Amino acid sequence: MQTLPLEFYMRDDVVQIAKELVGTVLCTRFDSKICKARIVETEAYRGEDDRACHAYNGRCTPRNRVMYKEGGIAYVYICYGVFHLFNVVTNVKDKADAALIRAVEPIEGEEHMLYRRDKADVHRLTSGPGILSRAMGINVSHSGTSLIDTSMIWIEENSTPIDIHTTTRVGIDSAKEAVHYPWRFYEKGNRWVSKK
DNA sequence: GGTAGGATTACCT
DNA sequence: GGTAATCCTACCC
Repeated sequence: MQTLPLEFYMRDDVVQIAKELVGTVLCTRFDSKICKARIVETEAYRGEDDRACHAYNGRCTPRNRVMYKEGGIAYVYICYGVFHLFNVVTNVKDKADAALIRAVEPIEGEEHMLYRRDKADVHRLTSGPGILSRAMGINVSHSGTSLIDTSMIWIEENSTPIDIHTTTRVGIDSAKEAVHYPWRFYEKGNRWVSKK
């Protein structure tokens, strides 16, 4: 299967990219343990005019500065002090856009995911942005890592058509008008989706 | 089967 | 010191 090329990430429309990421396959290799999982839920965050985005209104801190780099790298940050959330940085340098990966469906290396998740409920192994990163071995030290080569984290293209549901994003209640943007995408009927 | 509420801590103001 | 792109449990139908 082909790895998504740099051109995929460098495009200007993060909302479209987030939608297209549904059905692609997130892959990791740490300590020679390979894990693969189909992306079934994503959200778009746009720096320029999106109040819910960490980079809204040009906001730049040590945490989010990788969002301003060229697309095709990971943006990982800690949420609620404990959860490591994995995002895909998109667009050209200085356009701080990213797609949050919210849920995946395990395909390969499930035993490694179970081990990393410790005594997790098997049925919720990767059904959420915090727990999927844990299962796949992704943490903040991987923020800024390239997704173009297959050394640590990469994404493989989707070969089959997906029936996608479009709705509002989760957990951004204080983002005023952005609360209503239909920037969350998930595969209809997929049981790994974090929230209907 | 569904949800309200508490846990928990890095990060920013 | 307040907030947060979450998760899980307990408790209620």
